[in-house]
Amino acid sequence: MSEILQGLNPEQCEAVRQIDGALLILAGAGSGKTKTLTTRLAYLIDEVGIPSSSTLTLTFTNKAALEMRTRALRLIKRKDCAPPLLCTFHKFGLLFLKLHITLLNRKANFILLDGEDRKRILRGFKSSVSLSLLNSEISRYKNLLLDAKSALQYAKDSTYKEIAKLYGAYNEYLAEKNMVDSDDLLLLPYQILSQNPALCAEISQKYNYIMVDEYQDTNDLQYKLLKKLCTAHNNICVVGDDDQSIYGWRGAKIQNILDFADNFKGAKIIRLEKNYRSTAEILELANRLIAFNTKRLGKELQSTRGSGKEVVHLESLDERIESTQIASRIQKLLENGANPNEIAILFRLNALSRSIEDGLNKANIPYKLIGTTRFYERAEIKDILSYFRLVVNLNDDFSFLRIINRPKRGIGKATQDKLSAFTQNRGISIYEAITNFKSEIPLPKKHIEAIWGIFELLKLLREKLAESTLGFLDLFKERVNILDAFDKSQDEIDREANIYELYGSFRDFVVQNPEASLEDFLNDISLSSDSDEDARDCVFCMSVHSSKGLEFEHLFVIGLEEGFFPLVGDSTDIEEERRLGYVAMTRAKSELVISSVKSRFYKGKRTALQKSRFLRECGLVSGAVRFEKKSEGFKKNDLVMHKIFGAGRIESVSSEGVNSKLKINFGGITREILSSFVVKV
DNA sequence: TAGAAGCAGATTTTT
DNA sequence: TCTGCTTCTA
Repeated sequence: MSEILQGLNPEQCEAVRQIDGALLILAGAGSGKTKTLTTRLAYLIDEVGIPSSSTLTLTFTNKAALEMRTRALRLIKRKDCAPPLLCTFHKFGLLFLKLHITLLNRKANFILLDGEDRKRILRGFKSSVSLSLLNSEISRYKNLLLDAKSALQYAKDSTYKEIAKLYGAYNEYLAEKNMVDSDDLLLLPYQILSQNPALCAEISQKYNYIMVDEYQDTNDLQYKLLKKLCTAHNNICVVGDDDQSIYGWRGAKIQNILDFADNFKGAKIIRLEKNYRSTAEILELANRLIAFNTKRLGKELQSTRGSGKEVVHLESLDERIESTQIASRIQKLLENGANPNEIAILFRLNALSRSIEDGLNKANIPYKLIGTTRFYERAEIKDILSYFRLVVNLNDDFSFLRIINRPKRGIGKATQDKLSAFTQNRGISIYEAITNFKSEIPLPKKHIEAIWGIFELLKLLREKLAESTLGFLDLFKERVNILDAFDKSQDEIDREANIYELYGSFRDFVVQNPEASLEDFLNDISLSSDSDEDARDCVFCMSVHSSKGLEFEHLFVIGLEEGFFPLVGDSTDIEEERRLGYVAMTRAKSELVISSVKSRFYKGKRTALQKSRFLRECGLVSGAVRFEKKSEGFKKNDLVMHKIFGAGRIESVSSEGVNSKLKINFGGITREILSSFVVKV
């Protein structure tokens, strides 16, 4: 057996050596999925002798791409070849469009929009439709390959007719400004490949061996794109886990993985069911839970680690007590030498993080909240990047309008609207207007001069950039004070830190790629989501979605109450909720604590809650497992705390039980309150 | 134009 | 309850 295969179990080994034809690797949580995929890539190149340029490996996140690239490059011994193309679907789309977007009669120097830009444009179209509906429907249409005309035909009522029209207007706007949104990164390549069969055949022959990570997360468009890439062959190997499909709400089609064998002829399925991550107790719980789902390919994880600690169900009166208890448990872990980075708290809703943060703050435990506003979407960062884009292209009105009043220059919305109206009438950019028709712009001199001044500055920056990239950065720092655009407040320190982090990463980029241009930098980061944040000595708090792919020695999952987890709304898919529960549990390596409360404060009111059905399904609340219960019997004369009324003393208790009615005296006024609304002090 | 006050809406999120 | 967007007022 070749060296590269050593250390793989028989199933992993089989998956690596199965190189031709369609292959589905059904890889359970913690079953060595990345190891298998990266080894397979190295095997293809080193042992089978396939040129690295004939392979294409697609992932969903940059993080996954980076990790795989690092691990694959460590394995690949042949150094005479270019590194294989291993990137996200979207990055692949971007590279493809850079080369071929001209086939759609568009220029290659398009601007890539992020989600925020897109919302900003849509907000500009005045309409009665809510922004979030408009945004998600447009995304849905693009992923369904539905153009504005068809969308209008299928529109079932006036709202959807309006959405369809706005969709058309939005597309025209993008084409006119030569912009591309993230959905276009998949849609446009698909269109190009469909319209140009010869190119499609050529590309497919070029990438003769295709691998896809997290196949359960592919949507319809991604599937169709993959089909196109496989026109000249059938060498597609996908890895995924139907039980971890948690992005259905975003258009991911679990059916893609369920139907893989039908969609790709002669597909072979290999199951990786040995779990190297979690103790038997944790896996038993997770297996029991997921067994309640019906739409599955079927798979049961077996622990290779053996028995460990019992899984704990922590039950608290409310979220304040829950967070105190969890904080004190974490405190103990830390005192016993646990690595804070190996501790995480997961929740179904980001809104639940607040109480947990309070608890951690009170206990002085440093924590890192993951996945809130992303670095490159922060206002101050986008402002700077808009300046950078303008330096590259003075005619980029979209960026110009963003920074026209940042820092504050006394140019408000009214002025901006007048300016836009003028330039749009003439079909010219703001830069052209100010250079050639300065006297005709219907604005006060003061504003004209201010706008002129911005372009003077931009031109100065441009000249400096031609001389030296780092000199440009220094001049930029000196002349543009982004912080002036924001209200003075405590988050100023954060903003400043973010700005310096951006400057730092630009500097790093320049040092590492001395030949690269500013444009290259902008392209490089427009697809990346998160900067590497320093989280040393921090415990992690994040949503279950953000935790996918991660693992922690000690894990707390909170909010296991009906309505919260499973989250019940009008479009609840209970099987997807259960898969989320499964994903959450299988993040734990050695210790798992699952918490529920009897009442929770949410959206302005306190609600009494039932335990999640998942607790029953996984067997945590059948008496088989240890309970940690706090006595919460209220008695006359007990001192209690109410979130609104403050401290009070119980005058009488009308009934026993979870939600007994209490008469409480708050500073002379007696009120009747449900017991779930107060905490004993 | 800029700051204040009023109001609706409030899963999950990568690119 | 809190946020972020829109409208109001100095």
